[in-house]
Amino acid sequence: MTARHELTRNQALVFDALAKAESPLSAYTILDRLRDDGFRAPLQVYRALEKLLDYGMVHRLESLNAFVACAHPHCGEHGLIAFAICEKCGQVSEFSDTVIEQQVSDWTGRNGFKPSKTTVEIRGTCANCLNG
Amino acid sequence: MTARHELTRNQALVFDALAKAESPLSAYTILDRLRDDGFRAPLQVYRALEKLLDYGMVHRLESLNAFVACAHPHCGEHGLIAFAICEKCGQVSEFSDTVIEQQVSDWTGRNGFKPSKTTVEIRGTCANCLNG
DNA sequence: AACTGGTATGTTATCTTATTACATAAGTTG
DNA sequence: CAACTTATGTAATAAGATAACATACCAGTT
Ligand SMILES: [Zn+2]
Ligand SMILES: [Zn+2]
Ligand SMILES: [Zn+2]
Ligand SMILES: [Zn+2]
Repeated sequence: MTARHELTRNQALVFDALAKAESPLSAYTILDRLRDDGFRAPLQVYRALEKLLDYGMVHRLESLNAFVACAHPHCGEHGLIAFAICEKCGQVSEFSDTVIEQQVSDWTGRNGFKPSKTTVEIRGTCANCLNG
Repeated sequence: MTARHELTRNQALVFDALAKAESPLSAYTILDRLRDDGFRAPLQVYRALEKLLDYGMVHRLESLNAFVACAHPHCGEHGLIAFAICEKCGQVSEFSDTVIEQQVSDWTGRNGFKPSKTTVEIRGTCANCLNG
Protein backbone atom coordinates (compact mmCIF):
# COMPACT_ATOMS: atom_id res chain seq x y z
CA MET A 1 0.00 0.00 0.00
CA THR A 2 2.85 2.34 0.75
CA ALA A 3 5.16 1.35 -2.08
CA ARG A 4 4.51 2.24 -5.71
CA HIS A 5 1.93 -0.02 -7.23
CA GLU A 6 2.58 -2.32 -10.12
CA LEU A 7 -0.19 -1.54 -12.52
CA THR A 8 -1.68 -3.99 -14.94
CA ARG A 9 -1.87 -3.02 -18.57
CA ASN A 10 -5.46 -1.84 -18.31
CA GLN A 11 -4.84 0.08 -15.12
CA ALA A 12 -1.82 1.79 -16.64
CA LEU A 13 -3.77 2.75 -19.74
CA VAL A 14 -6.59 4.23 -17.72
CA PHE A 15 -4.22 6.08 -15.43
CA ASP A 16 -2.28 7.50 -18.37
CA ALA A 17 -5.46 8.66 -20.01
CA LEU A 18 -6.38 10.54 -16.86
CA ALA A 19 -2.88 11.89 -16.30
CA LYS A 20 -2.73 13.24 -19.84
CA ALA A 21 -6.17 14.83 -19.67
CA GLU A 22 -6.52 18.51 -18.96
CA SER A 23 -9.71 17.98 -17.00
CA PRO A 24 -11.77 15.22 -15.40
CA LEU A 25 -12.92 12.38 -17.62
CA SER A 26 -16.04 10.27 -17.38
CA ALA A 27 -15.63 6.51 -17.51
CA TYR A 28 -17.18 6.46 -20.97
CA THR A 29 -14.86 9.15 -22.25
CA ILE A 30 -11.93 7.10 -21.02
CA LEU A 31 -13.41 4.10 -22.80
CA ASP A 32 -13.59 6.05 -26.05
CA ARG A 33 -10.01 7.23 -25.72
CA LEU A 34 -8.82 3.69 -25.22
CA ARG A 35 -10.65 2.06 -28.13
CA ASP A 36 -7.44 1.92 -30.10
CA ASP A 37 -5.77 0.13 -27.24
CA GLY A 38 -8.33 -2.63 -27.37
CA PHE A 39 -10.87 -1.39 -24.87
CA ARG A 40 -14.36 -2.51 -25.73
CA ALA A 41 -16.55 -2.43 -22.64
CA PRO A 42 -17.25 -0.04 -19.75
CA LEU A 43 -16.28 -2.67 -17.25
CA GLN A 44 -12.70 -2.61 -18.39
CA VAL A 45 -12.59 1.02 -17.37
CA TYR A 46 -14.55 0.66 -14.16
CA ARG A 47 -12.43 -2.23 -12.98
CA ALA A 48 -9.23 -0.32 -13.56
CA LEU A 49 -10.68 2.76 -11.88
CA GLU A 50 -11.67 0.75 -8.85
CA LYS A 51 -8.08 -0.28 -8.25
CA LEU A 52 -6.66 3.13 -9.00
CA LEU A 53 -9.11 4.65 -6.52
CA ASP A 54 -8.03 2.07 -3.95
CA TYR A 55 -4.41 2.96 -4.52
CA GLY A 56 -5.24 6.65 -4.14
CA MET A 57 -3.82 7.41 -7.56
CA VAL A 58 -7.13 8.62 -8.91
CA HIS A 59 -10.00 10.55 -7.37
CA ARG A 60 -13.65 10.49 -8.17
CA LEU A 61 -15.51 13.78 -8.46
CA GLU A 62 -18.95 12.97 -7.15
CA SER A 63 -20.62 16.07 -8.48
CA LEU A 64 -19.40 15.34 -12.01
CA ASN A 65 -19.46 11.56 -12.17
CA ALA A 66 -15.92 11.88 -13.43
CA PHE A 67 -12.39 10.98 -12.48
CA VAL A 68 -9.04 12.76 -12.18
CA ALA A 69 -5.49 11.62 -11.62
CA CYS A 70 -4.22 12.63 -8.21
CA ALA A 71 -2.42 15.96 -8.35
CA HIS A 72 0.17 15.07 -5.76
CA PRO A 73 3.51 14.07 -7.20
CA HIS A 74 4.10 11.02 -5.05
CA CYS A 75 0.60 9.81 -4.51
CA GLY A 76 0.92 8.73 -0.94
CA GLU A 77 -1.46 9.02 1.91
CA HIS A 78 -3.30 12.25 1.94
CA GLY A 79 -5.76 13.48 4.47
CA LEU A 80 -8.93 15.21 3.52
CA ILE A 81 -8.80 16.58 0.00
CA ALA A 82 -10.95 19.23 -1.54
CA PHE A 83 -11.57 20.08 -5.16
CA ALA A 84 -12.35 23.37 -6.80
CA ILE A 85 -14.06 22.67 -10.10
CA CYS A 86 -14.47 25.32 -12.75
CA GLU A 87 -17.79 24.97 -14.51
CA LYS A 88 -16.58 27.01 -17.46
CA CYS A 89 -13.34 25.34 -18.44
CA GLY A 90 -13.50 22.12 -16.45
CA GLN A 91 -10.17 22.68 -14.69
CA VAL A 92 -9.90 21.10 -11.27
CA SER A 93 -7.64 22.16 -8.42
CA GLU A 94 -6.95 19.62 -5.72
CA PHE A 95 -5.90 20.77 -2.28
CA SER A 96 -5.72 19.46 1.25
CA ASP A 97 -7.17 21.35 4.14
CA THR A 98 -6.35 20.30 7.66
CA VAL A 99 -8.75 22.80 9.17
CA ILE A 100 -11.68 21.32 7.32
CA GLU A 101 -10.38 17.89 8.20
CA GLN A 102 -10.30 18.84 11.87
CA GLN A 103 -13.76 20.30 11.66
CA VAL A 104 -15.14 17.14 10.11
CA SER A 105 -13.33 15.11 12.71
CA ASP A 106 -14.84 17.24 15.48
CA TRP A 107 -18.34 16.72 14.20
CA THR A 108 -18.00 12.99 13.71
CA GLY A 109 -16.37 12.66 17.14
CA ARG A 110 -19.19 14.54 18.85
CA ASN A 111 -21.80 12.50 17.04
CA GLY A 112 -20.27 9.07 17.29
CA PHE A 113 -20.12 8.83 13.53
CA LYS A 114 -17.34 6.76 12.00
CA PRO A 115 -16.34 8.39 8.72
CA SER A 116 -15.00 6.37 5.82
CA LYS A 117 -14.71 8.95 3.08
CA THR A 118 -15.34 12.67 2.90
CA THR A 119 -16.14 14.59 -0.24
CA VAL A 120 -15.50 18.32 -0.54
CA GLU A 121 -16.20 19.86 -3.92
CA ILE A 122 -16.43 23.55 -4.69
CA ARG A 123 -18.17 24.31 -7.96
CA GLY A 124 -17.73 27.70 -9.53
CA THR A 125 -15.61 29.73 -11.92
CA CYS A 126 -11.83 29.80 -11.87
CA ALA A 127 -9.66 32.92 -11.96
CA ASN A 128 -8.71 32.37 -15.58
CA CYS A 129 -12.28 32.17 -16.75
CA LEU A 130 -13.28 35.20 -14.69
CA ASN A 131 -10.60 37.34 -16.30
CA GLY A 132 -11.44 36.08 -19.80
CA MET B 1 -36.94 33.78 -2.46
CA THR B 2 -37.40 34.68 1.19
CA ALA B 3 -41.11 34.09 1.48
CA ARG B 4 -42.68 30.65 1.48
CA HIS B 5 -43.06 29.32 -2.01
CA GLU B 6 -46.32 28.39 -3.58
CA LEU B 7 -45.75 24.92 -4.87
CA THR B 8 -47.47 23.42 -7.85
CA ARG B 9 -49.20 20.10 -7.44
CA ASN B 10 -46.24 18.12 -8.75
CA GLN B 11 -43.75 20.04 -6.67
CA ALA B 12 -45.83 19.53 -3.54
CA LEU B 13 -46.14 15.82 -4.20
CA VAL B 14 -42.41 15.42 -4.69
CA PHE B 15 -41.61 17.48 -1.63
CA ASP B 16 -44.04 15.50 0.51
CA ALA B 17 -42.56 12.24 -0.68
CA LEU B 18 -39.13 13.44 0.40
CA ALA B 19 -40.36 14.91 3.68
CA LYS B 20 -42.06 11.65 4.59
CA ALA B 21 -39.09 9.51 3.68
CA GLU B 22 -36.74 8.29 6.36
CA SER B 23 -33.73 8.56 4.07
CA PRO B 24 -32.69 10.04 0.74
CA LEU B 25 -34.67 9.02 -2.32
CA SER B 26 -33.54 8.68 -5.90
CA ALA B 27 -35.60 10.39 -8.56
CA TYR B 28 -36.83 7.04 -9.79
CA THR B 29 -37.85 5.94 -6.31
CA ILE B 30 -39.85 9.14 -5.98
CA LEU B 31 -41.43 8.39 -9.34
CA ASP B 32 -42.48 4.94 -8.15
CA ARG B 33 -43.98 6.34 -4.97
CA LEU B 34 -46.02 8.83 -6.95
CA ARG B 35 -47.46 6.44 -9.54
CA ASP B 36 -50.79 6.46 -7.76
CA ASP B 37 -50.82 10.23 -7.94
CA GLY B 38 -50.56 10.13 -11.68
CA PHE B 39 -46.82 10.35 -12.16
CA ARG B 40 -45.69 8.54 -15.27
CA ALA B 41 -42.33 9.89 -16.39
CA PRO B 42 -38.97 10.75 -14.78
CA LEU B 43 -39.20 14.26 -16.07
CA GLN B 44 -42.13 15.03 -13.86
CA VAL B 45 -39.90 14.29 -10.90
CA TYR B 46 -36.79 16.01 -12.23
CA ARG B 47 -38.68 19.16 -13.08
CA ALA B 48 -40.21 19.38 -9.63
CA LEU B 49 -36.84 18.66 -8.03
CA GLU B 50 -35.21 21.42 -10.04
CA LYS B 51 -37.56 23.99 -8.55
CA LEU B 52 -37.36 22.59 -5.05
CA LEU B 53 -33.58 22.71 -5.24
CA ASP B 54 -33.80 26.31 -6.43
CA TYR B 55 -36.01 27.18 -3.50
CA GLY B 56 -33.57 25.49 -1.12
CA MET B 57 -36.29 23.15 0.15
CA VAL B 58 -34.51 20.06 -1.08
CA HIS B 59 -30.87 19.10 -1.28
CA ARG B 60 -29.10 16.81 -3.66
CA LEU B 61 -26.63 14.30 -2.29
CA GLU B 62 -24.00 14.10 -4.99
CA SER B 63 -22.37 10.96 -3.73
CA LEU B 64 -25.69 9.11 -3.76
CA ASN B 65 -27.49 10.61 -6.73
CA ALA B 66 -30.35 11.10 -4.34
CA PHE B 67 -32.38 13.85 -2.75
CA VAL B 68 -33.50 14.85 0.76
CA ALA B 69 -35.88 17.42 2.13
CA CYS B 70 -34.06 20.19 3.90
CA ALA B 71 -33.76 19.49 7.61
CA HIS B 72 -34.13 23.08 8.70
CA PRO B 73 -37.61 23.97 9.90
CA HIS B 74 -37.97 27.24 8.03
CA CYS B 75 -35.98 26.58 4.94
CA GLY B 76 -34.42 29.95 4.53
CA GLU B 77 -30.99 30.90 3.46
CA HIS B 78 -28.41 28.65 4.80
CA GLY B 79 -24.70 28.95 4.39
CA LEU B 80 -22.53 26.00 3.69
CA ILE B 81 -24.21 22.75 4.60
CA ALA B 82 -22.61 19.41 5.21
CA PHE B 83 -24.13 15.95 5.26
CA ALA B 84 -23.17 12.90 7.22
CA ILE B 85 -24.48 9.86 5.41
CA CYS B 86 -24.69 6.46 7.04
CA GLU B 87 -23.87 3.73 4.57
CA LYS B 88 -25.54 1.10 6.73
CA CYS B 89 -28.97 2.57 7.40
CA GLY B 90 -29.08 5.44 4.93
CA GLN B 91 -29.80 8.08 7.55
CA VAL B 92 -28.56 11.54 6.72
CA SER B 93 -27.69 14.33 9.13
CA GLU B 94 -27.58 17.84 7.76
CA PHE B 95 -25.56 20.50 9.52
CA SER B 96 -24.04 23.88 8.85
CA ASP B 97 -20.44 24.64 9.58
CA THR B 98 -19.23 28.21 9.50
CA VAL B 99 -15.62 27.19 10.04
CA ILE B 100 -15.61 25.06 6.92
CA GLU B 101 -17.46 27.81 5.14
CA GLN B 102 -14.78 30.29 6.16
CA GLN B 103 -12.06 27.91 5.11
CA VAL B 104 -13.62 27.45 1.70
CA SER B 105 -14.05 31.18 1.42
CA ASP B 106 -10.38 31.71 2.29
CA TRP B 107 -9.23 29.34 -0.39
CA THR B 108 -11.47 30.73 -3.09
CA GLY B 109 -10.49 34.28 -2.12
CA ARG B 110 -6.79 33.51 -2.32
CA ASN B 111 -7.21 31.78 -5.66
CA GLY B 112 -9.60 34.18 -7.34
CA PHE B 113 -12.17 31.44 -7.64
CA LYS B 114 -15.82 32.42 -7.60
CA PRO B 115 -17.77 29.63 -5.91
CA SER B 116 -21.36 28.85 -6.81
CA LYS B 117 -22.07 25.74 -4.78
CA THR B 118 -20.08 23.70 -2.33
CA THR B 119 -20.67 20.06 -1.53
CA VAL B 120 -19.54 18.49 1.73
CA GLU B 121 -20.53 14.87 2.27
CA ILE B 122 -19.17 12.58 4.93
CA ARG B 123 -19.82 8.91 4.24
CA GLY B 124 -19.50 6.44 7.04
CA THR B 125 -21.42 4.67 9.79
CA CYS B 126 -23.73 6.42 12.21
CA ALA B 127 -23.72 6.02 15.98
CA ASN B 128 -26.86 3.88 15.93
CA CYS B 129 -25.43 1.42 13.48
CA LEU B 130 -22.13 1.23 15.33
CA ASN B 131 -23.86 0.32 18.58
CA GLY B 132 -26.15 -2.19 16.90
C1' DA C 1 4.12 -31.13 -15.91
C1' DA C 2 -0.34 -31.15 -13.51
C1' DC C 3 -3.11 -29.08 -9.76
C1' DT C 4 -4.84 -25.18 -7.24
C1' DG C 5 -6.25 -20.58 -5.76
C1' DG C 6 -6.21 -15.86 -6.67
C1' DT C 7 -6.34 -12.07 -9.71
C1' DA C 8 -7.17 -9.93 -14.12
C1' DT C 9 -9.79 -9.89 -18.58
C1' DG C 10 -13.25 -10.14 -22.18
C1' DT C 11 -18.08 -9.91 -23.52
C1' DT C 12 -22.97 -9.43 -23.28
C1' DA C 13 -26.86 -7.94 -21.21
C1' DT C 14 -29.13 -5.19 -18.01
C1' DC C 15 -30.02 -1.63 -14.67
C1' DT C 16 -30.04 3.10 -12.95
C1' DT C 17 -29.84 7.98 -13.61
C1' DA C 18 -30.65 12.06 -16.43
C1' DT C 19 -31.82 14.75 -20.56
C1' DT C 20 -33.74 16.00 -25.36
C1' DA C 21 -37.50 16.86 -28.13
C1' DC C 22 -41.96 17.92 -29.00
C1' DA C 23 -46.83 18.63 -27.98
C1' DT C 24 -50.36 20.47 -24.81
C1' DA C 25 -52.40 23.02 -21.08
C1' DA C 26 -52.82 26.69 -17.79
C1' DG C 27 -51.97 31.13 -15.83
C1' DT C 28 -50.74 36.26 -16.43
C1' DT C 29 -50.45 40.70 -18.47
C1' DG C 30 -51.79 44.36 -21.56
C1' DC D 1 -58.64 38.22 -26.94
C1' DA D 2 -53.54 38.07 -28.12
C1' DA D 3 -48.88 37.41 -26.46
C1' DC D 4 -46.17 35.56 -23.21
C1' DT D 5 -44.52 32.78 -19.66
C1' DT D 6 -44.73 28.76 -16.84
C1' DA D 7 -46.15 24.14 -15.94
C1' DT D 8 -47.34 19.38 -17.81
C1' DG D 9 -47.56 15.05 -20.39
C1' DT D 10 -45.24 11.58 -23.11
C1' DA D 11 -41.88 9.16 -25.78
C1' DA D 12 -37.37 8.43 -26.93
C1' DT D 13 -32.63 8.47 -25.94
C1' DA D 14 -28.29 9.48 -23.66
C1' DA D 15 -25.07 8.73 -19.93
C1' DG D 16 -23.40 6.24 -15.99
C1' DA D 17 -22.80 1.81 -13.57
C1' DT D 18 -23.25 -3.13 -12.49
C1' DA D 19 -24.46 -8.30 -12.89
C1' DA D 20 -23.43 -12.62 -14.76
C1' DC D 21 -20.64 -15.75 -16.95
C1' DA D 22 -16.68 -17.44 -19.44
C1' DT D 23 -11.55 -17.26 -20.06
C1' DA D 24 -6.98 -16.36 -19.27
C1' DC D 25 -2.97 -15.55 -16.56
C1' DC D 26 0.21 -16.12 -12.67
C1' DA D 27 2.08 -17.83 -8.49
C1' DG D 28 3.08 -21.66 -5.38
C1' DT D 29 2.70 -26.78 -4.60
C1' DT D 30 2.79 -31.50 -5.51
ZN1 LIG E 1 -4.77 13.33 -4.52
ZN1 LIG F 1 -12.13 28.01 -15.70
ZN1 LIG G 1 -31.07 22.54 4.33
ZN1 LIG H 1 -26.79 4.12 10.38
